[in-house]
Amino acid sequence: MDRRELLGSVSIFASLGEKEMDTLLQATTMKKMKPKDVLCRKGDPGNQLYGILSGSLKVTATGADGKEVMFGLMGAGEIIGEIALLDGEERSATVTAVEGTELLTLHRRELIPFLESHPRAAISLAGVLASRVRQLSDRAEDRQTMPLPGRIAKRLLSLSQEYGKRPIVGGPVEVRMPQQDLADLVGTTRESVNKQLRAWEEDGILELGRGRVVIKQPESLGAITATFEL
Amino acid sequence: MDRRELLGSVSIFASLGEKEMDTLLQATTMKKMKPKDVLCRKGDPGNQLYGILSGSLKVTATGADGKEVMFGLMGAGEIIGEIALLDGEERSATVTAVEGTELLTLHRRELIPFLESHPRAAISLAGVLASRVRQLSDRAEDRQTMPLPGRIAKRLLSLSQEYGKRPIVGGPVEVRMPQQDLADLVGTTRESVNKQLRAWEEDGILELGRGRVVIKQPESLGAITATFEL
DNA sequence: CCGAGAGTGTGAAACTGTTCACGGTCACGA
DNA sequence: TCGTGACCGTGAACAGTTTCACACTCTCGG
Repeated sequence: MDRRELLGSVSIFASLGEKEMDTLLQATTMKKMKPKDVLCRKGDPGNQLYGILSGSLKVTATGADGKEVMFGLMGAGEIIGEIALLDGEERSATVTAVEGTELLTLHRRELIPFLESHPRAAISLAGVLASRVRQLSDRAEDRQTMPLPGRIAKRLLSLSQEYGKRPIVGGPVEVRMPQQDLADLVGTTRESVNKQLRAWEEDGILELGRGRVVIKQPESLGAITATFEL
Repeated sequence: MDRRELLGSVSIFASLGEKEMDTLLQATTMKKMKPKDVLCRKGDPGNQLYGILSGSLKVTATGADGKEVMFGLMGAGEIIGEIALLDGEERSATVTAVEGTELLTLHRRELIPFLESHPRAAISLAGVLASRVRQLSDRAEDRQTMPLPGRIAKRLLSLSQEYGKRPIVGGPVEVRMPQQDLADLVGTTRESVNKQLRAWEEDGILELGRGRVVIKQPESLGAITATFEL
């Protein structure tokens, strides 16, 4: 895969013509990360935008006593780092590689002029931001109206849809993620997550393993979620 | 104030030239709202962007059992309705007037072409979105790492800075908002808020009245907030 | 091949915040 | 001017989660 193809695989640049891509490519740098490498920390100054070519990243923040909050996972084709870049403030979260990950880096001084001459890209960037806002506000709502089991079920389902793997084709879906991360994502403790998951395992809804959850009956999780929804 | 001035008072259009404003103005409609009027409901289809000329609006969502979540207040110069407009989904929240409010309405079919020909405006729109994301993620973080008193103190301070009035110049700041709304904003119950506020009143930090909180010692609230911060 | 660290499982005790169930008061509109 | 509804105050009982304190089991790197 040559670099132009790579650029095309990043959502907001997907619709560019060849010439534009080539122009933009010149402003671009590659970056490779190993698992646990840190891309940036909350509070850093931030002037680059990253496009994820392959792999995946974890977006988190650490509070007072070391409590972690996890905002989400990002995978290939997504962009990251736009917030600090666009509002000129510090990085709003810490980003860490979960697995080996390749990124395309673009500096603000190249990006802004580019957006000025390619309004479509600017609009599509705004679209990405809009869905981030939507996702965050949906979650805030859930956290405030839905009891813990519902939140765990819901997150598990969405994780399985976005990042799930099937060990056997057509078979159950597997989510690879330690229970601690699941807890940080849902806003609770590892212990609470563990107890809930074990209860569901008891009921045959899922199966647990070291660092993974295999969802055997997604419908049951859906039903649990639905119980608590409007 | 003529309509062009009005348009100029909306952040993302502030830097336009006269001609551009006039063009845009033709696509624009005025709308007036009385207190409690509903601008849109979560789940509606949404194709308009609104610019707030005067007054203020409350952004909320209602969950399962009727529990309300309040995302925030918006005032003059701010825009609202961008999310649904940009990602093409349903309205992501319900918006209600708190007081008499005047809006400028702009339809998607006018806005998108406008943004395409005025990339600066598109970028500044993205900037607005970016700060929304930042605000939401900061709050999610707080809600998950900071105990209730800290959250109440913090929100009270930021409300006083953004929307506070001073009955006496240089004197204490007054926040006009029922305790129920404060609770919805912080993610708790009215009762909990009430108990905390009374405790602080006891300590002389603030003074309570029907639908308002007068902050006598902002420093003390700041100190409380700081106790729980990293 | 073995140690160390990461990840999981579990129960008891403590706490924070919610729910419920009131009574009271103020303000505004009929 | 007299409701009537919105808003505030409060305590007791309760529920859901967190905290704490362990034990156990993989897995990966040296």
